[in-house]
Amino acid sequence: MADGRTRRREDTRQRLFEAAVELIAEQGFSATTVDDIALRAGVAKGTVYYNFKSKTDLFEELLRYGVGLLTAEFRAAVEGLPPREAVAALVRSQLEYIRRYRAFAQLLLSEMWRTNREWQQTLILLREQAIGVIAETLRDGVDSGDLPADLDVRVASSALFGVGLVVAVDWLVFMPERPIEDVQESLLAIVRRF
Amino acid sequence: MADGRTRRREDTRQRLFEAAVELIAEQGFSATTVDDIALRAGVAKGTVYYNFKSKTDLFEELLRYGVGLLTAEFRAAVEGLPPREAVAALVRSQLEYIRRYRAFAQLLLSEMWRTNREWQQTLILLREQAIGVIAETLRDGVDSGDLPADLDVRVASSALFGVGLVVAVDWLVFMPERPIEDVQESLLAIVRRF
DNA sequence: GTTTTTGAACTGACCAGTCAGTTTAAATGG
DNA sequence: CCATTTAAACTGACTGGTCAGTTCAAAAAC
Repeated sequence: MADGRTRRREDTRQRLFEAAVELIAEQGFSATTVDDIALRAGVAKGTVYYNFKSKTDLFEELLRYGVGLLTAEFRAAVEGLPPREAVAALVRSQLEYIRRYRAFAQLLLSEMWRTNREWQQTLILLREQAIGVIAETLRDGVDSGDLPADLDVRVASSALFGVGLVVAVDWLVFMPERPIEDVQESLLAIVRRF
Repeated sequence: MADGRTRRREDTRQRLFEAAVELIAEQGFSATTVDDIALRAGVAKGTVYYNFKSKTDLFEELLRYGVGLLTAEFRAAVEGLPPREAVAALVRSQLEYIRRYRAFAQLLLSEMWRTNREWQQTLILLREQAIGVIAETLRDGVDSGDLPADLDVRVASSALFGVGLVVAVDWLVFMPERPIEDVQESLLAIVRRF
C-alpha cells in the first residue's frame, strides 16, 4: 500500500498540484505553461504527462481535490452542532480553509463564474457539492425553527458561499495584516441574519 | 469633434471593446486571440492594430473604460442623497450596472484578485477609484453620525464592493430567472448594518 | 486628398503533447 | 545476505501547430 513507489508518485502529484495551483492563481490557466508547472514542481515535463492525461486533466483533478478538502472541512465543522452555531462554524472553517489554501481560493474565485470553459461542468458540480453542505445546514435550521421559515435556502447558501470567498480573498490580497478574528467577526456580522 | 470620421472610429472601438469583453469573460485573456476579437467585432485584424497598440493595450483601455462608467454611475447615484439612502443607491446602481454589463463584471470578478499579471497595477488603481466613491459616502455617513462611528471605512467599502460584485454575478450566472428586486432586497438586507 | 479600414501574407516565438531512453525501487532467487 | 531482473517512474529533446504582432497595397468613407 504505502510502498516507496506509490509514496514517491503521490509526492510527485502533490508537488505538481501545488505548483499548478499557485501559477494558475497568479496567471490563469491559459497563461500557465506545462513547462512552468514542471519547473516549479522540480520535475521534468514528461512527468506531468506520466501523471496526468493532459494539462486540462491536471487542472480538473486539482479542482476535485481542492473542493473535496473544503467539503470535508465543512462536514467536520458542522458535525453535531445546532443550526445557528453550525452556520458560524461554516463561516469560520471557510475562512480558515481559504487562509490555508489561499492560491486555490483565488483560483476558484477566478474560474467559478466563467462560462464556456471546458471544465465548466466539473466546476458547477463541485460548486453544488460544497454549497450542498451549507444548504443542508440551513435546511435543518429552517425545519427545526431555528432559522426563519421564509429563508430561501438555495439563494442563501450560494450567497453565503460567495460572500465568504470574496471577503476572505480580498482580505488576504489587500489587507493581509488584518487579524483573522476581525474578518471572522465582520463576516459573521454580515451573515448573522441567516 | 463629433464629425463622421471620429464617430466611425469610436464605433469601431466600441465594437472591439464589446467583442473583447465577452470573449475574455468567457475564456480569459490568454485564451482569447486577436483573430477571435476581430472576427466577433466584424472587423479586420489590421483594424485592431490601427486602433490599439497591442492586445494588452486594448485590454487595459477596456478596463479603464468599463470602470470609468461604473464610477460615473456611482457618483450620479449618490448625488445629493443623505448617507443611508446613498448606500442603498450605491447597491442598486451596482446591481443595475452589472446586469447591463454582465460580461465586464465577470471579467472584473475573474481578474480583480489575481496577482502578478502585467495589468495588475492598472486594475488596483481602478479598483481604488471605484471603491473610493463608496468610501467617500461611508465617510460622510460616519462624520454626520448617520453611520456608526466605529465603522472601518476602508474594510467596509471594499467588502461592499466585493459582495455586490459576487452576489450580482452569481445571480446572473446561476439564477437569472430571479427578479432584480429580490436580489436588491437580499443585498440590502446583508448590507443594511453599514 | 486625407483618414480609416481591409485582408492577406509573413515571421518568429512559444507551447502542448510525444516518445525513446534512463533511473530507481522492489521483487525474485540463489 | 547480495546479484539479477522487472516494470514503474521519470527524463528532456523534439515536433507540429498556433498565435501575437507586422507590413502593405488597395479600397472605402468622408
